[in-house]
Amino acid sequence: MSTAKQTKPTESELEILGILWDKGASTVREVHEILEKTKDAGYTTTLKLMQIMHEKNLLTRDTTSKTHIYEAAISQESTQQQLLNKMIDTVFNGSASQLVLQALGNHRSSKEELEKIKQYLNDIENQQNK
Amino acid sequence: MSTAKQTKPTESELEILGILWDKGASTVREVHEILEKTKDAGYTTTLKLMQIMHEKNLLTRDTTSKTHIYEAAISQESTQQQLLNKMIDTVFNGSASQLVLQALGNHRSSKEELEKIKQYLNDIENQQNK
DNA sequence: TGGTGATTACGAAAAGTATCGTACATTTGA
DNA sequence: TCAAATGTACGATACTTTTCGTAATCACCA
Repeated sequence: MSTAKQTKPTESELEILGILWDKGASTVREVHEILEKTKDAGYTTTLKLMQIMHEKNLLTRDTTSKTHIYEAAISQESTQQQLLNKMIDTVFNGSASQLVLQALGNHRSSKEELEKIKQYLNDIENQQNK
Repeated sequence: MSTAKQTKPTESELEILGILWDKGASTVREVHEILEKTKDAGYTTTLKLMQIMHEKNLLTRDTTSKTHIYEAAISQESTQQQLLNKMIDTVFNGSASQLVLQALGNHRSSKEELEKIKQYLNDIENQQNK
C-alpha cells in the first residue's frame, strides 16, 4: 500500500475509503449497500465514484472476474495524517496540542484509552530528555 | 459570536476564517494580502468569497465606511469541534483517542504543552471516578 | 474640479464534484 | 436456450465552488 502523490479525497470519496478500510477488498455492491444506509444515492453513483477513485489511484481493482473487486490504495494512517496536518494548520493555529485538548474535551474516552495516551506522553517526554 | 445553523465552510472559506480568527476584524485587502502568500488568486476572488460568506452568515461586516470591515461570525472553537467530530467519525473509526495518538505522534510538542495534556487527562480520570 | 486609485457589486465563465439514465456484456437458472 | 438479473462503461446533467472581468461608486488631492 503506497502513499505516493496522494490527491486529497473528497467527502464522498472518504466515505467509501472508510468502508474499504473497515471491510477490506469489496465489490461495488457491498460498498453501496453500506453506503446507502446513511446516504441517499443510486448504485451507479457509487459505481461511478469508485471508478473515478480508481483513475485517481485512490483505489486498486481486480478485474479478473466480471464483478470487480476494489481495495483502498492509500493507507488509513497516511490519510489521517494528511488531513490532520491540514486541519492543524488552518483551524488550530498550527498547534497539535490545541487539537488534542479540544478532541479530548468533547469525547468520552475509556479509562484504558486515556492510560494509553498518558503512557504515550511519558514515552515522548523520555525521548526528548535524552 | 453565535453558533447558529452553521453551514459547513468550504476549504477556501476556512482559509479566510483562519485569518480572521487570527487577526480579528479586517478589510478584504488585509485578508487578501495574507492569503496571496500561500495562494494564487486575484483580489476580486477574495472579495467575492467574503461577500458570499457574509450571505451565508459566516462573516459579519461593518459597512459604515466605504471600505467594509469583516469579522468571523462563527467561533473558532465551535468550528474546530464540528470538523473534529466529522473527522473522528469518518476517518478515525469514531475513536477520539486514535486521533489524539496520531496527532501527537507526528508533531513535536513542547514540554509545557505535553504537561498540560497530562494534567488534563488526570482531570478527566478524576471526574470519571466520582 | 476633474482625474487617479481603491473599493464594492454583479454576472458569468471555469473547474470540480455528484448523480443518474441508458446501453451493452455476462451470468444464471428455469 | 433464452429471459431475467446483475454488472460495467460512459455520457449528460445538475450542483457546488472558485475565479475573474467589468462597471459603478467613492475618496483624495494636485
